[in-house]
Amino acid sequence: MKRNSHDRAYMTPNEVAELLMVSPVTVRQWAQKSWIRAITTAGGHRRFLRQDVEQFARERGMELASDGPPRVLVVDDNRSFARYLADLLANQPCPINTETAHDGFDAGRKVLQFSPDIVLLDLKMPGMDGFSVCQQLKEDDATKQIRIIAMTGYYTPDNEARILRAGAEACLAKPFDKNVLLNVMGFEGADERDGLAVGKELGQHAM
Amino acid sequence: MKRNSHDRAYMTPNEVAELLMVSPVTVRQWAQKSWIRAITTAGGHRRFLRQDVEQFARERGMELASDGPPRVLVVDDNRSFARYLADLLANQPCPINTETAHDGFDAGRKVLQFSPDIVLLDLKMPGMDGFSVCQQLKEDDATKQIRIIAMTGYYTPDNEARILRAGAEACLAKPFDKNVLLNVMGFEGADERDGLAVGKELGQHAM
DNA sequence: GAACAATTGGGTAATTCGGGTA
DNA sequence: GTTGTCCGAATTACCCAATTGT
Repeated sequence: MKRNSHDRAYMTPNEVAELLMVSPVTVRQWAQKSWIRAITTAGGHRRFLRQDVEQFARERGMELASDGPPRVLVVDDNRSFARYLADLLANQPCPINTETAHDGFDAGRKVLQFSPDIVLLDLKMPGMDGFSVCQQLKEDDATKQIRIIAMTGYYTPDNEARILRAGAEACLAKPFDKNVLLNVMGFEGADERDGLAVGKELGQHAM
Repeated sequence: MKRNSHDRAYMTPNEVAELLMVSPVTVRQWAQKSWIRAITTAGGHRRFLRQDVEQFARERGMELASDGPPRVLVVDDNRSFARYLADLLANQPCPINTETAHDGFDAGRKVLQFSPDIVLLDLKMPGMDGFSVCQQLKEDDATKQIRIIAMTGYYTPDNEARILRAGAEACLAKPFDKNVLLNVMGFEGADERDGLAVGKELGQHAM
């Protein structure tokens, strides 16, 4: 699998150009004028740190796609479980925008229209190969930066290895504790209000 | 080869002007008045997202200029058949851009990324309900203008009625004559070079 | 290490852009 | 409401040699 900018701490000129909606030539000019901080390799090529790019964008009044509350797309053909997860996230103390998709076509559409930061992806949906979906997301420049968290009711170490290789960052076996999910997503420490009956809530929706 | 707006996530002012059939100056005015959403580069130039442009056009009831040759998306899990159809269309005397999708997720993605004028939609794909897909396409303002031509290996008058009700403009029973397809699509009278063995060619790919 | 494709940097020229004004 | 034009500035195209990744 091809490595993308989100596996690394740095970005290449082309990646920066695409992110800032400008040609690679322009990025060079900016770097030459020291508008944007760059590191040079031994051979003279430039590499950019993600934080420098973001700071540059903010200073110049550019709004990056990562503005606003994080967006999470829940993909699961089990509608009640998908709705449950979406509501759980939407009701966190920190604001989170959520959407749900229940089939492959809907998922493909919403990945682009909703532009999620994270996709919660059920691996076992009728006619939809979660591994293939994950791979497609990671192969496309427009979506490869999306974080993917897989969920499966048929967990095996082999499946986990496969989906991680396809680009997912975690594989949760259903049923899972909701705090585990929040933790994996990076929203830990949230929602202290009803810290109990966790497993039960999820259990009744688990497949 | 010069990069087209379809290769990028963003559009330049000139591209927007051409798409909306007005002068670049006018696009500037619209952007200044915030009629159309724009993002500014570090140097102060404007960039537009395709979806923002399309939304703007819809709100004002504007027609979009046809952007180059017509685009056709072939959706069929039978890869060789999808490829055959795509090649058939791509090799017409009049230029046609084609893409293929082999599962629901891919289809949903490419409907938005490729912005086809026509979708050739197989009704019977594993886990993908062609009727539902058709309905979703017609319910979304961003895609409802896409022409849908259904294809099925299990033709029944009832299925045809259903898919037509869902918004498709035709339902072809596989195998079908390629000239019938071209005719339905509106590309009739094309490709006179190999007018024979039509049924055979299609027959060997039919499901 | 060698071969190969893709990316990059730097230069100049050409194009496009924004804002003001007509 | 839209377009033409001018100007300084920003962005891009094109060149080729060098670097990088596989």
